[in-house]
Parts: sequence; structure tokens; C-alpha cells
Amino acid sequence: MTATLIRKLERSDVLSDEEKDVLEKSFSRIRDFRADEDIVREGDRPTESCIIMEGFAARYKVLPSGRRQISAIHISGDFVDLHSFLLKTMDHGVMTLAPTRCAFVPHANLKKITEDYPHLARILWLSTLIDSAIHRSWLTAMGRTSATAQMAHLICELHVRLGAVGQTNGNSFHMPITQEELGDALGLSTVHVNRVLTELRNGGIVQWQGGGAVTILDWDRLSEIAEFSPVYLSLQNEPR
Amino acid sequence: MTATLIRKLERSDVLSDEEKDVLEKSFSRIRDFRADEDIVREGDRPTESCIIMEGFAARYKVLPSGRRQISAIHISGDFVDLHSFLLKTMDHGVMTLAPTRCAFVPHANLKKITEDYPHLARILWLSTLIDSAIHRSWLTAMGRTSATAQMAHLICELHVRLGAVGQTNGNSFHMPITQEELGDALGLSTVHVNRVLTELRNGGIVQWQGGGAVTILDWDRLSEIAEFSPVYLSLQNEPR
DNA sequence: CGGTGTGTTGACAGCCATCAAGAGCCGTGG
DNA sequence: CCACGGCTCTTGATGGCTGTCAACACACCG
Repeated sequence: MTATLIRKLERSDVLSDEEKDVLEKSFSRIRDFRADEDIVREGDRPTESCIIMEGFAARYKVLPSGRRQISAIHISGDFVDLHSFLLKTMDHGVMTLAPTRCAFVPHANLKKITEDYPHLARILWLSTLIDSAIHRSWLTAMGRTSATAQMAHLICELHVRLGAVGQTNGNSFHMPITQEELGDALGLSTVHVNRVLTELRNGGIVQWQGGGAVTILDWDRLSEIAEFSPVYLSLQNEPR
Repeated sequence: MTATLIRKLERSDVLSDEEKDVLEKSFSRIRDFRADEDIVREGDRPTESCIIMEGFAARYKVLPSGRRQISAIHISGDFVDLHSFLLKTMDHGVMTLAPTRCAFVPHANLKKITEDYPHLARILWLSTLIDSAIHRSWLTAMGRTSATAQMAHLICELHVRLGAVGQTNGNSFHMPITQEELGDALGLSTVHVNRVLTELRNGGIVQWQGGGAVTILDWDRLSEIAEFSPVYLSLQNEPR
């Protein structure tokens, strides 16, 4: 049931059969969510963490003023709130972007992994460090590049990450996210998201149809606009 | 030598004497850096990680276009590039903001901690998760609040974090950072950093003198402007 | 068939970047 | 001792990127 997670983790290092087995048996239940549903809320103190088996989710914070910021987008195979295992109190919420199936792993099982399977624990730790690296690259795109470059960067990142779990079809992939949610992820207004997408479309660089069918028409120009370099995604396989 | 680190970690959970002892003995060497020096560079593959014993450092990325973004500011007691232990290749650089003394811990020792001291390993893992939470709060401030609010948020955060390691004096603290570096941290131009600081000064909210002497004159207004809530810093002591 | 959510486009305003120039401070060297 | 250059801080003028407001098209759905 955690096949996609294992596939993703194996991009970074080799996992033994025993370790895969431990992971397979670590979850306690599976639950389906509709689109736009909360998986965890800010302030919650969950006793289990959640893996996305299928679907899409986003982490978000809401300010007292009501403005929302999405700080990460998660796809199949992502161990979304592994953080809550040690942070205890959620500093942010996690919501679905589309119908999503999740597997839940009790924190007690995670604790046991840190005690009995240190290598596997390091790989899980690594996966949270990669999330952190993604945050840093978002910060850089947001602080130091134009809205267009930021959008281009997000598209590049999603293509690479979806590719790593076999969810791309050549230069195309599926990303069911509204322009309002894109705005919340990039720190832009919905209107400007639309303008930027129109610009990328008119430039013959990206096709983004309703329903979330994305096709990259010109990868070179796109990654150049984004100043994209995939190093931060740690996709190199080596002992950790 | 790692007293400040231990002090910081103990804000989140109890450490046994044995665990503290392991930490104390884990570092291999100490090195002093001048201001504005690189501790690690992007692309490096370090074999040891570094703890700030005294001083200030920043993580940063430089884009091909030459623009720089600072993604984190680190203070005494921070395990700055614990990340490199598992990420292997640095996705960002770490530089000093002021003269800084660092202790270096070989990755082999960190690996041993994950094998023999799982609770201590979880606490170290937690410290990287808190870094991640800080990234998220920076993302939110950057994407969804004004330059003034962002600056206010940074000042609030620094005050709380410095307070947690005993580096505040009432409402005052020392932060040796130039306005250019502040701009790189907040995604603003140097000129606008200056205007924002002037505004906070004229409002009687913050005093920020040359040399880095910062005094918060009106905490309530400052945290209100920043929409600041310190939950994300995980300063609550509980079993992890 | 009306209501709701999403995408699209235009007009206008404002925040912040950019360019420019000057002031203060400090270390260096004549 | 003073002149000088470099770095940082400060302030003003100008422009542009992006937000806000508004209206409409379109799809979907109860």
C-alpha cells in the first residue's frame, strides 16, 4: 500500500527488503478524502502521520487577517505530515487539492522505527530535509524572482517530482489545482496568476488546460526563465 | 563546548546526562570565522556538520542572475548544517554575519547517534523540523504580508529565539546584520529595508541602531503588525 | 434554470524596485 | 595629522510589477 512512498525513498538510497516490509506494515488505516478537505488542522496534535497514496494535498497557514499561504504541494508517495511525529502541535494545516487516499502511520510505529531501524529512520528524516530544501527554493523564487519565473519554477519542480514517482507522461502531467490555490502557493493574486499563465501560454512555453492537464512545450526556455536547477530535490542515489 | 546547543534542545524535551555527554564528545574541532566568510558553499559535500557556539550565520542561495536570497538566520546554539549529514550535497551556502565560532561534528558521529541514541537522534531531527517550520513562517510572511509586517515578524522571531538561549536583555538584543543582508533575507531592496526600518522607528515601535543594537519599544504593536504567533518555534517541553 | 465556482480581461492604484546622490563612519596610508 | 577610499545608511525621483476592483464568460450541478 505504500508502494509509491517506497519508490520515492528509493530514489535517494537503497532500502533492504526488511525495511520495505517494516514500512508496509507500519500503517494502521486508510482513508479517502474529497477535494478541498482538511486532513489535519493547524493546532491539532495528531497521533499518527499520513502518507499520500493517491491524490494531491497542500500545506497551508492562515493569518489572522484571513490571508492564506500554501507552503508546499504534495503528491503521491509524499509522507505529508511526518513532521507532526516530533513537532507534536501542528504549526500549519494540510488540505487536499483533489480526491485523495491517505495511509496513516501511528507515531508509536515511527518511534519504533527510530529505535530499531536507524537506517530507515535516516531515510525518513531525509525526506523531511528534502521538504525543507523545497521550502528554501520557494523562498528564493518568491523573494528574488518575478511572478513569471516563480510560476515557471513551480512547474519545473512539479514535473521533476512527479516524474520521480512515474506520474508524468513525457512532458505532460496532471495537476488539479485552481488558479486561486496557485496564487496562495506563489504569494500572488488570482488575477495575476491568470496573467502569468496566459503569458507562458502565449509564449508557447506551457499548456495548462482546465482540469489540470499541464504540458511543457519548451523545457529549455521554461527552466531558463525559472533559473531552475534540480539539485535541491536530492534525487541522487547514495548511502545515507 | 556545546552548552548553548544543549540549552536550546532542552527547551523541547528532557535530555539525559548520558545524551548530553554524547553530544559534548561528538565534535572533532573548533574553528573561528571572520565576518562575511563562507562556512560551507553550495555544491559542497561536507563530511561534518557545524554548530554555532557564538556568533551569527545565514543560509543563502545565489541565482544564476546573481540575486541572493537568505533563507535562514542562525544564532548561538543552532546546529546550522545538520542537513548536510543526510542531504550530502549542499543545496545552499552558509556564511557568517559576524565573527563566529563553530564546533564541527563528523557525520560518522551523527550516524552513530542515530544507531545508539534514538531519542537524541529524534531531538536532532526535531531541530531540523523547527528550521522547516521557520521556513514556512517566512514563506507566509513573504507571500502574504507587507514589507513592514515581514520586518516586524523577523524582529519578533529573533527576539523569541535569542531569548530561548539567554541572549536577550529585556526587550533588547544584538543582531549584527546589514540592511543589505536584511533585504536578502526578506526579499526586499536595501532602499526599502531602510524605509521600513525608518517607519518602525518613527512609529516608536523599534529602535535599531548601527552596530546591531535592537530594542523593541512596543511589543504589542510589533507582534500585531507582524501577525506573530510563536507556536511554530516548538518551545514547549514534552516527550518527543 | 438559477446558483456557485472558476477562468478571463480591463482599468486603475499602490507598493516596492531601481537609479542616483550625498552623509557618516572607519581603517589605511601618506 | 589629514586625505582618501570603501562600506553602510539615508533620502528623493521615477517607473513598473503586481494588487484590487469590477464585470463577464463558461462549466457544472442541484
